[in-house]
Amino acid sequence: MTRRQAPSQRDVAELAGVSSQTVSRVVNNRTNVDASTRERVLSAMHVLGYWTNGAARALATGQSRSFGVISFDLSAHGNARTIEAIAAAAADADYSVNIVGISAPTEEAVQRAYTRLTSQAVDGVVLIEARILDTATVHLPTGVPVVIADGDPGRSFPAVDINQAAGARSATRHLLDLGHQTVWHVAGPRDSHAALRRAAAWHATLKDAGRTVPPLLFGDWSADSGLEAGRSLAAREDVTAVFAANDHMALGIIRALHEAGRSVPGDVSIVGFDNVREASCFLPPLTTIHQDFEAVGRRCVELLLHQMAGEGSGGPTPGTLATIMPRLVERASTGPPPGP
Amino acid sequence: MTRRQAPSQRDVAELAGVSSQTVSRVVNNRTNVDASTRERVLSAMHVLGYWTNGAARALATGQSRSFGVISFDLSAHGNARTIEAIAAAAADADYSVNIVGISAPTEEAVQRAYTRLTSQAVDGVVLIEARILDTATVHLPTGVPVVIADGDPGRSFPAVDINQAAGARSATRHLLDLGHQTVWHVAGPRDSHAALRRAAAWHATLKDAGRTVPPLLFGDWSADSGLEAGRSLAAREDVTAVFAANDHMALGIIRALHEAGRSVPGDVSIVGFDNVREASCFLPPLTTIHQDFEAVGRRCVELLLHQMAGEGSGGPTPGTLATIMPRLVERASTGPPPGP
DNA sequence: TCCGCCGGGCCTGGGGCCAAG
DNA sequence: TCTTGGCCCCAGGCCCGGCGG
Repeated sequence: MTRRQAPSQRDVAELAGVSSQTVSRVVNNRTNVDASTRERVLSAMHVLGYWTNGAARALATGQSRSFGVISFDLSAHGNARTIEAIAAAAADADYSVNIVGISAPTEEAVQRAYTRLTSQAVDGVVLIEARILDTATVHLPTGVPVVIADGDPGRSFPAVDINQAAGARSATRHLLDLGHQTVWHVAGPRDSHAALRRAAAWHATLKDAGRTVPPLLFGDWSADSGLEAGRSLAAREDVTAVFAANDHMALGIIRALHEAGRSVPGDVSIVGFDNVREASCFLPPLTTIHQDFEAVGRRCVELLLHQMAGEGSGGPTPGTLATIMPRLVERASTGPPPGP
Repeated sequence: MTRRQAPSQRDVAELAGVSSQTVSRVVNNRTNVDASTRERVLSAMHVLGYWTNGAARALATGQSRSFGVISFDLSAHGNARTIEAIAAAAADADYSVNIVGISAPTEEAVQRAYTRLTSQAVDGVVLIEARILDTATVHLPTGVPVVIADGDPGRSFPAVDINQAAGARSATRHLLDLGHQTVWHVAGPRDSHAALRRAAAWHATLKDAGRTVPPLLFGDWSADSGLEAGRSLAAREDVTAVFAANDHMALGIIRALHEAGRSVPGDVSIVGFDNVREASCFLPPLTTIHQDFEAVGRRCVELLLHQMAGEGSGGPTPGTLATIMPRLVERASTGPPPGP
């Protein structure tokens, strides 16, 4: 069979016996079309199976009704949840979402991604800047609204930010309040904004409380890296409390502790970060910091829409920061330190 | 500040003192441009910060160099991994990926999503049809290549399919081979293709082996639903082997068993499905069926590209089926049944 | 004269074809 | 033969003008 050519407004116009301009009006729900004319056009559209050509409309209007999302590691839990929320919020505003993944955390890769997106004529971009780039500032070609999620809020773009410090602080405080002398920390990778901010807040909280701060361990977010860190933790008698920078590493740590015959929370308490959906079914159920990824996604598109609206009318918001607060959810992996 | 208008080929042409046609040639890397002319054009492009307008190009060429992906539940583990792989494979072929989520498993929702995508002028669509639609056949407007992933391979579209039956069979057989009299199954939701196919294969395997088949339990993929199913399983003395339709439900089941004082795998063996990255850190490390989501994603874009290439030249592949084989990975959650 | 409905012409940014230098 | 420019087309949208009541 031969490839069926998509019908154009002209075809519809011809069949309905009107001008293509009238068809355009009907398509865009203009009021100044006679009811019977609209009816004829509509049925002609239906007969022909007409659907509006997005490329042509985008060209004519200068708007594509789509947003771009740039992200590392699309399948990482937090990113996947955030993207899902962005897609949902965008759909509500009748926008679609164009995803591009980044393999290496270099500015060049971000540039390429941005380029790919602008060549798709997106109306806005959200950059999920989970990793630190190799240069201090991304220099994005201007012209398209940008929002940064999960990145360095010090940038000159509007950003939506989960308050990592508050989350890490409440995790650490929770453990201290339980009576632990100090708390160990297994951080995420060194090139992660979130990891660094959590580690810094853990450090500060310990300092403020006048506690000694134990050496910092690093993982890569994976359960396996948590397992490894957990093994070195398990080798020391003096650790009674650990704050893991995410739930999966916490899982690995728990397994390591378990293998070493230390009980959780009897001998050592653990708190994670993320509140992964299955955290309540860990053994033991994990105390962790809940992050509201859905809110992040929603705020991202709100900020984008807001920038687009403000454009030209002395637009506001060149540096806005929307902060989402995480919260502690207590389950069974934490308790008082073992008696002497 | 006023909104800077994006420069066009015409602007570049003017600055470089050539025709816009020549600029077009340079942009598209045509060979028939004099080196010095190309140089002038290139530098003019650079000065102006020119970038090609995707909408205009799409209109002129009829190709947008982007694919659409329709999926339920973007953040579900398997879907997220598949989408990531699609995005990567698409990027390799210099395509970008337009995501649209579906909330309800109705054909109407799929139609809307498809409509949204075609209005974005995508060159192909992959439908991750994890849920069963409310009508037997999706009737997609023709004109754009479609590939179905993770859905009903009986459709008239090319599909890439993980062999769910083979996976479920090897899970069940593994348990039987270990000496268990029969194996219980906690299935995914009733409206899931994958869940149904796994359950059917479990059933058939038991029948073939002449075993009694215990009542089927249903969950919804979540760990919490696994917990619930696990509790009813734990209430019966005679269950020694359980095949869970995914790893997260397996986690919930393990927790339920643990709470009931039954050991895994001492008293009851468990195998999951997915091979989630952290499965090796469960307590105990989970025996499960590995699914190669990356392969699925890659094959999807291969099939799309293939359809696009075959178009017109007596195109082949109107019903192709690419099958990906899952495999059992043995860890510590399975063993022989307890002695009498 | 004003208003509701409709069509003509031109514009969006680029690409293909063809002829000319 | 190789380079280059003119012209028209892609599919729609907007401005403006016209027609009729």
